[in-house]
Amino acid sequence: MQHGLQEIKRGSEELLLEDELKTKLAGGRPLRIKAGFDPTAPDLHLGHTVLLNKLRQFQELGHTALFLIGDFTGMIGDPTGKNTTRPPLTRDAVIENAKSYTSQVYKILKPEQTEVVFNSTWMDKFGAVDMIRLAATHTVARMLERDDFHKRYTSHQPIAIHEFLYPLIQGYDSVALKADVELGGTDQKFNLLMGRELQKHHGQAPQVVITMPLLEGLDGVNKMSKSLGNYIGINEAPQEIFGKLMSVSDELMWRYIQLLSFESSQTIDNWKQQVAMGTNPRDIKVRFAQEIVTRFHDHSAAKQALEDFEARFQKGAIPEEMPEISAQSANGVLPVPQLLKLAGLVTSTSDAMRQIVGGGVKLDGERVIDKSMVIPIGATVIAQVGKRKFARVTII
RNA sequence: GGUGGGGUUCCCGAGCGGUCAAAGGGAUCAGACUGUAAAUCUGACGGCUCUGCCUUCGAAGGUUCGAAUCCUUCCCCCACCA
Repeated sequence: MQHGLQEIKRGSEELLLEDELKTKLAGGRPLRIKAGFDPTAPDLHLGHTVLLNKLRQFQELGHTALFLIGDFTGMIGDPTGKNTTRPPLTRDAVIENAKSYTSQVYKILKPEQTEVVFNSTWMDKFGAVDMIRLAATHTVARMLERDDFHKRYTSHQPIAIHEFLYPLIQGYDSVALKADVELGGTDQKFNLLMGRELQKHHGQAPQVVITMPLLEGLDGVNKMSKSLGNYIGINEAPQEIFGKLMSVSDELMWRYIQLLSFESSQTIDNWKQQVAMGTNPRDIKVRFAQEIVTRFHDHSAAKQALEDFEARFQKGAIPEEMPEISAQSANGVLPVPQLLKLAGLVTSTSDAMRQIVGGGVKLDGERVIDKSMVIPIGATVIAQVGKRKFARVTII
């Protein structure tokens, strides 16, 4: 029991209230552990796994994970400043996304101890009267305590009324689910606490709130998110995951290790000592990257990724696998800029021109200098832009 | 409803009749250096059939040889007053 509590606290930012959790754990029954997810982006990345790992940990201890898909709240969009009301997803789209979610989530969670739930299930039956009653439970002043509302309000940024409903509905979800514990990122604290208040309001024992640190994205500044493009998706190819992890800065690497590695604290401390004594941080990074690739693929994929990585970047080899593309020529020839665009290596021919002038384009390993260079029909070339983007292109 | 301020390229933000595809910063991309690190330096950063052409400065009209810059109407945001 004591051991369980220690495990639960590991890596978490904050646990409210610890005594309540002790009581709940002591009750001996499987607890209902809630975590909410956005219905729109079923493309999980390492940032999500910080939370999922914690859920998994609860499952290891015998508890039930409530994987909540916020298909109703998705209409509002969590108030992060981009306050547009989104059109509701169709039922089919929601179901489709949910499938995609579970296929990814079960790489971490145990399916038999997971309940996938949708908040539209109860919110669709919620009438205007219910909504007004819900809204009446809290004041505007209370809402403005929320950090981002406060910031936006004081900096004269707009806040739409419906955004206030988001925390309320998320809180109400806890009532509907009779959640014992809710997990969320540190940015969710306000919403999570809202659940406690509403549960009390409905005569339930308030949920314990556990916040997890937010994982920074590859830029090391913003939190990892798909929309910022600074993420590592768990469905990405081994080479991609490995490569992206290797490109992380040394500083950020420790943060990633702390939040993502399953190695013991002693091992991690040991690594830090080694680096302090002169070990190349790259070697630790390799080891950590291997762990992560193994987690989402397998050991041999991790090994292969390392080999590819060394061949490609330390010896400058061209990767074995790359997209195969056929490009339509005009008059028996195809200018290189168009070729690059058709191959999807650049966003526009203008971009291609720039890359050529900037020295970033190679064909079959040879740097292209002449931006008006053409490739004859029938030829197959390996086109490369920068260090990472490759395609094998056949001119037809 | 009234008064004032404002909407500029991915973001922030200058420009306020020609020299504007639009300063500066950030992000991004490429090159150099490396450990594909980071930091740094260099260049690019609307599109195209690219020494030129085309489309952008909330929207639509108008004035002008010429408009992001002036006028009209409309839409949206913020503050204060009610």
